[in-house]
Amino acid sequence: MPRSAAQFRQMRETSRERIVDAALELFAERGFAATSVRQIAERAGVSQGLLYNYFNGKRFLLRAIFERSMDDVRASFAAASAGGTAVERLGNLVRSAFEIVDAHRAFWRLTYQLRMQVDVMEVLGDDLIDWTTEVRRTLEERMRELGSSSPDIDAAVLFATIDGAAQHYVLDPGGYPVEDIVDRIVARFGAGSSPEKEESDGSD
Amino acid sequence: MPRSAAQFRQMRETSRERIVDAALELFAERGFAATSVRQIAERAGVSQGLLYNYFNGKRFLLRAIFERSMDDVRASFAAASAGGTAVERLGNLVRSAFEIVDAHRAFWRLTYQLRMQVDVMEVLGDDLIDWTTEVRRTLEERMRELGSSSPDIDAAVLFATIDGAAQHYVLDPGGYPVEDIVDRIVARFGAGSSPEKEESDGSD
Amino acid sequence: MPRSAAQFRQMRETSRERIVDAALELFAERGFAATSVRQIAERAGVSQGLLYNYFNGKRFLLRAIFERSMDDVRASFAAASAGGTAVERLGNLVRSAFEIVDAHRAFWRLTYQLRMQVDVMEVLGDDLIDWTTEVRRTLEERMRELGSSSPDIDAAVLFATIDGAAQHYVLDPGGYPVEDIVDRIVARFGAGSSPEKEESDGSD
Amino acid sequence: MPRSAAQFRQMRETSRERIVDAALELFAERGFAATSVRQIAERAGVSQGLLYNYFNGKRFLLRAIFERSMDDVRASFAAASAGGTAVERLGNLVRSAFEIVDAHRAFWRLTYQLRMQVDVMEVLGDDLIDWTTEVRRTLEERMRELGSSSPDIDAAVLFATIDGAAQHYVLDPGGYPVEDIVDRIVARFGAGSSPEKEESDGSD
DNA sequence: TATGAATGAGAATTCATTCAT
DNA sequence: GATGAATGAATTCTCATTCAT
Repeated sequence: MPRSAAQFRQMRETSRERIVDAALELFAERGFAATSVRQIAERAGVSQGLLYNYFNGKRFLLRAIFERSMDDVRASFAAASAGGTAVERLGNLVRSAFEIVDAHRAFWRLTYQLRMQVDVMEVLGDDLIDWTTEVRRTLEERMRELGSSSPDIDAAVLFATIDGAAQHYVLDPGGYPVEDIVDRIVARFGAGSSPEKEESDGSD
Repeated sequence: MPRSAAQFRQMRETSRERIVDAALELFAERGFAATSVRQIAERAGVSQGLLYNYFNGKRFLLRAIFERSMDDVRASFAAASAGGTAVERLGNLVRSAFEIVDAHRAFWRLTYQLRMQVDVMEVLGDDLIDWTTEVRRTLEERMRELGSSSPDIDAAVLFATIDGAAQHYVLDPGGYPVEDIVDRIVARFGAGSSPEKEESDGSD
Repeated sequence: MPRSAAQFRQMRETSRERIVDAALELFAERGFAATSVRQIAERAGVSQGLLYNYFNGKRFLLRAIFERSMDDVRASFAAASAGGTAVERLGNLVRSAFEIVDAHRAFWRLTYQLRMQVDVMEVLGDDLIDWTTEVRRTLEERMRELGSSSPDIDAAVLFATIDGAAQHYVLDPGGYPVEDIVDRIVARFGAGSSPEKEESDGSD
Repeated sequence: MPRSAAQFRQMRETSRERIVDAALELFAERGFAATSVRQIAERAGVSQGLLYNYFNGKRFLLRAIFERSMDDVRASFAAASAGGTAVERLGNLVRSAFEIVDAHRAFWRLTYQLRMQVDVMEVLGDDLIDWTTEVRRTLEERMRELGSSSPDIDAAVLFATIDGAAQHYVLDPGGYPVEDIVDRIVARFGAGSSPEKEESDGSD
């Protein structure tokens, strides 16, 4: 009698998972093109052949990585929207960004590489792009709540800040003063925003 | 019959230049590992063999790219430090960042990919790292001038902002509202920095 | 609970049969080497593993195909020898050749490929060769009956004709005018045959 | 100074030729799918890599083989049309068929395999098909000259004969009595063709 | 009997690099 | 200085076959 369907499913899932994990690590460390299927199989502890039982090649492995991680990212991001005052909501948002990066460091390391490579981006679906759009929209909403006179530009700047900080964090997780940075970002972007109004005497 | 020494030097320069240009473009577009020497030679309009007359291989080509571009970048950056008031100096700095990106778009696209790949970074010298350190120091200086109560953190946030914005600009040069973004960055970071005291007199 | 022996035998037969059928079809269509075991199992609707319960590998599957089909072919061919006059017997023979091809189209398609490949022919037994020899002998007998002055050469030519026509029929079953062809072959080979005597007494 | 263009062309031609020769031999012996690129390179005495400088893969190698051989075949065939009486012309045609086979044994061995494999035939152009059509037309013409009452059927039978005989010759070049066979074919097909009318008005 | 996950050897193909001229 | 043919190692991928259940 053959193994039960459940047993087979279990085996499949385990192997698949190991492969995706290994691939993500290696892609993040050395880059997608520089990582060989052999290396992936080796790190996953399976044969090269098996890898092709699950994925139709390296490109599809990349897709699998993105699908899996994006689901997680989306969920984490959605959870961050709750909160009390506008400033608190901003704080939650910024903090959650770092938490997301923390939970998916390799994924982001990989993303930051790949988003610069047009042809690779085409392989990926629109998941990442869609999510980015959503983030921008959310940030704009926050800035509007905070009374920004040009919430789109403010959102773009805030997005740049978060994006840049996340990368610096990824590049040096140990030394990065996340808490201080978060506070400072909130301080800089939570304060009044309309250059004309607000700071009557302003910065000039 | 024999060409003059000057002629030879000229030929060398031309060929070398074309090769470096082609390599930079391709590396930026598709990534370092995904670009073949053949493609580079083809785009440069030279034979593959010739490439090895000038460079000891792909890796050295990468080094050459960085050396050439970093010189330029350093020069541009140094020129930005001049200016009048502290806020103006900040504005110059931020503006110059976008100018540098504009002048070296492919280089930055490449840099943003590679800085995530530890092993490749080792091939490059410390040029990039040194320059980054210098930028951070300069930013900290600006923030101190502007009366920041914690200039190191403020500098880190500002650096993140510039870094992030530069990437967004690289990714979508046409649609990015550089001017507005610059103004807004200056507005956000040029204003008083101690959250408690607001901008009563400045930074302390 | 346990299935009866008869049931088991029945299952075996069914599965075996399906596998051989699938293999024959695929080998004929794409060639032996170009067909993968996976494809065979898929078309047969069984697992790859099962295939190895019945056959010790691809090569043995090929053997099984030949054994099965050759039995049939031999039987059909033997039945064709009956008949009335010499010309009628010739007609029966030629006609039966097309009938055999009709009943085993895939098998012949495969045979025509493989007989050109020395190494594969070694895998097969001498079944095919023996049968060919028998056919040649039978044809020679017919030609002798018909008064050929050199029945061996006439048999060789007739064999070539039948062999060639059978292939053309296999290649284009729909458009091939089998009946007309048979009649014409009989007309051409049923007539007097001795070159010296020419058709002194005509073609009958 | 680089090698001269002529030198390069010479090198290219030599290597290409060796590769095509080796491939043809191996494909003919073992079949297209069963022959590995490694084997081809080995027999040609070049590296595997070089093979890909000249051909975009095995399939294109096959194309090259067909293009080269078909040219030759066409030329040989065209030369056979000359001659005196209708019967002599028939004899020339049949004889030339064996000569063509003789000069391109491996090619025909390969062709006889591949024409049974639909998918491979698609890779090849229409060269072979076109040539076959032409041959059929020529044969029909000969049969018409010879007074056949149904030259299309007679041509089909004659074509089958030649095709079959050519294969038998390819399969056993040493033992095949080509001359006798040719004579006999001419005897069988050169004689009067209308069964009803006998050769009353004959072949003129 | 039957399954399908798993493997290792080998297939096709690409690529950085060398070299004779 | 420049060419491009040539190579060998490595890469992606396929496949016949095994095996635990």
